[in-house]
Amino acid sequence: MDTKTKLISAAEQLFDRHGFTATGMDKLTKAAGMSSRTLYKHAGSKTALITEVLQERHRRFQPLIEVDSVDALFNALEEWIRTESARGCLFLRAYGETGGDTPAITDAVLAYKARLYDKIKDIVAIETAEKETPELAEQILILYEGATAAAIYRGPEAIASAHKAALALLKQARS
Amino acid sequence: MDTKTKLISAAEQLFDRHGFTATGMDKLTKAAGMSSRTLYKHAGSKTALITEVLQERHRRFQPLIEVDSVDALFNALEEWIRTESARGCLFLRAYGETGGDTPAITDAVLAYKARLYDKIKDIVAIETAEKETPELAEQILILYEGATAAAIYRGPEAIASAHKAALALLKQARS
DNA sequence: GACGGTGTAAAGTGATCGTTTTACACTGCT
DNA sequence: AGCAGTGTAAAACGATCACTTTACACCGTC
Repeated sequence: MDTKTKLISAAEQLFDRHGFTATGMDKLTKAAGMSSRTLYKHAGSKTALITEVLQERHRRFQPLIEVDSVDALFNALEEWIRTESARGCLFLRAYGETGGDTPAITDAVLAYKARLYDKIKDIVAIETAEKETPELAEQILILYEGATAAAIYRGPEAIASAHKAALALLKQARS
Repeated sequence: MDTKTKLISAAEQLFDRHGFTATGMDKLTKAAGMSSRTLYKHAGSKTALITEVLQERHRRFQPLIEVDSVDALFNALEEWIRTESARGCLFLRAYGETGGDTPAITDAVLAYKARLYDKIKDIVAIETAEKETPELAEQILILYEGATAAAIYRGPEAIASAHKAALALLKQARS
């Protein structure tokens, strides 16, 4: 594993586990096993590092939403939550910690969310046979978002509940 | 307005706007219009201040969930989001920033969420005429949570979508 | 065999963190 | 008149923040 990959994956873990602001650069260098000089050569700044962590997260998460059914969408989310973490959406957490005041971070967050909504619109369009259903798509998005949040304190079963609700809404829309 | 009230409401605003860790005590003293000595006499520590802010938020939010229909629940949420903020759930943000490592904060967060879920269970029990419906209650909770999160980037319309979805699920459960 | 590239360890930058301290002023009770 | 309570302003605490610097070692390439 090369230096930059090691850095970003270590940073992703620490940010997710302890928060962005609360994670200092010394903890980062120790966790990534490199000197601060090397860290700064690769990352540039803490803001840039956070941005890259979010972009990497986006890249890694992307395949999970590249599906063609609501059923598969929630199956993938459940798998992610079970194996990765149930600490809430890392993008929204970054946005909250920075108050939306850091453009690079805000951009990365909004880009991810826009992509997510677009993909859900595509999926819903397939499932409802091309009907114009922006509201249904938003409702599926909300269930997706809510499941991620609720899983923090109610565990992975929250995803299963959201899953069923999404299928119920879809079924009702088709009739 | 007495000193402590002034302090807590100033702190709530700053924490909500800029995040907990990113908000320093100097900004707090300035915003609350008091010396750091007075601040510490009333708050004790930053952790204690955060805890009190969350408890005050809980107290202030409580009336909004003291309703007896799903319809009223989402109307109240929409009103809150429109007037107060759309920066996500302050409780979950506090939990995320501290990594769940600060017991007093974690307790305040979990207490609020437990209360919310219990209340939704009550409401759903009323609406479905005493049926045992823990899963429906969890789905309403997830819509509530998801609406709060999605409103950050999709605006108050997200609440309206969640509102409709909740009513649809309820209607289906009754039939 | 000199070289640029990439890495290390470790000290040092000034700023800011949460918190405490010192010294003083105003207020309302007794 | 005296005193406890509550407030102020401002300096100082050591720790930690993000970040830079200095000095040195290993590497494959020309």
